Amino acid sequence: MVARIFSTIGLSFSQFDNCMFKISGINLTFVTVTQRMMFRIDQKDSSTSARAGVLHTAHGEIPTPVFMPVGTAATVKGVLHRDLRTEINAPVILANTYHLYLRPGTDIISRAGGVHPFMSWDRAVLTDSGGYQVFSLAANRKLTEEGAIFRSHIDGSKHLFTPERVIEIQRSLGSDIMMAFDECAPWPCDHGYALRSMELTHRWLDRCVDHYRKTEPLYGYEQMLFPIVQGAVYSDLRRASAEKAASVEMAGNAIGGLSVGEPAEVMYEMTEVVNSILPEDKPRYLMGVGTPANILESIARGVDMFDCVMPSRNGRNGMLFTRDGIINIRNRRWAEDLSPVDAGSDSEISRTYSKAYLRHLVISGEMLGAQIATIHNLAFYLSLVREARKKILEGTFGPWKEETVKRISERV
RNA sequence: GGGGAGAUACCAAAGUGGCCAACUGGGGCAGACUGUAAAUCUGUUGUCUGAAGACUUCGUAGGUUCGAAUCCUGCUCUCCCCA
Repeated sequence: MVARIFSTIGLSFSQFDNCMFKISGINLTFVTVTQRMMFRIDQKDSSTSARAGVLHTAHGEIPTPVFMPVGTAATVKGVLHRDLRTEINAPVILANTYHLYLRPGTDIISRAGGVHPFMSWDRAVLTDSGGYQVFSLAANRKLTEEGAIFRSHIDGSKHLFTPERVIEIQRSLGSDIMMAFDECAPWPCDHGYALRSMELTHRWLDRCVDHYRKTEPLYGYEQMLFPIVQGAVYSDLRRASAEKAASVEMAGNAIGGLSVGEPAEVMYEMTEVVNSILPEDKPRYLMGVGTPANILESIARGVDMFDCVMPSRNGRNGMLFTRDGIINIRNRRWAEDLSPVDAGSDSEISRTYSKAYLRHLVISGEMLGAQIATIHNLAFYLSLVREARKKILEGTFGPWKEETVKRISERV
């Protein structure tokens, strides 16, 4: 309703955005309406379910599909922000609630004015809720209805994460997109466990949304909250969970609990099931995915946002993703290859250093090797999704995807 | 010149009669990694073979023994101390 009034008085999208900052939080109805306006779809692909859109945040526009580099501890390991902006050109990065809460703690980040000024990053930040740590630190936590009791992996101290607490921490961090607190169920996991886990996640979601609505942003700009669909590899649960996520009417939705070991085909199938239910006019974020091929296949199934440690972590470990396939730069065959890491890259760093040099650095354990490999991989990922966006806009995404997936998946 | 110690696989280094094709570390080669407890972890590293197995190895030449990297003798070389 409010949106209609604005459009009749001729406000453009960007003016609307500016308006929002001044008066955000005054009226809950208003916030709900603005959330709807945060995502704009420019083009839907005809042969697949792919979409090209733009997600508006307080820290800039995010053209989608997008890949978000993972910067768990408020740093994309080994990469200067300058290179994130130029070489990689990432409009948004991830940070992690659990990790930042433990160290350096929310006090200092609040005093800095949130995670953006704290880390000197003026583009968007999405914070994961710690739900993944419920999964990855399973040996160090205990789940209850109330929340998750963690033992810190740093000093062993005990901490209780509840949905309310996780929202509060993310308010302190000031991320543009906050994630609901969930349990990421392991794989394999039986239907009974998956059901109970999903129901717990849903109850936690209600508490997250409730607390989200009851609290205000601390730094004068709007923060979104994305619910997370769970349900393991069971279609009935996935459907129920997607319906639950859609019902809370947040600005975007996430699909969690995939790429935890199940076959890629199962992941695609679950993504399709979920996306057939999640609202079309909001961004869909497939958490933790994945390989370049996973990403293109999921874009084809209607996913808009991705994150994964693969380009960064695997890069540090010598795996390079290129338009001609995947290479292990440590392998002997690159020892005398003086050609650039990627001659056709958008990134100057990928065009500059040779494979032989990068191999030498990585094998020698030189930190510059990890840096170059990470920057190269992230530049490749970002350039891949930018190209996907372009193909969607041009209407040639389907065939391009088929051909590209084959090429980039190959082991060279 | 005198005295002493030593020589083991690519490097370093353990092993001092059979459980040794030889511990361990490094290096080499390969693999893993999907909302980061990861600049981490795993495998492999004499030759042939898919494997079972076979063959050749512990400075070198002999010897003792059913059996030697391990014991004995000669030789070659290296290091340390004293003059």
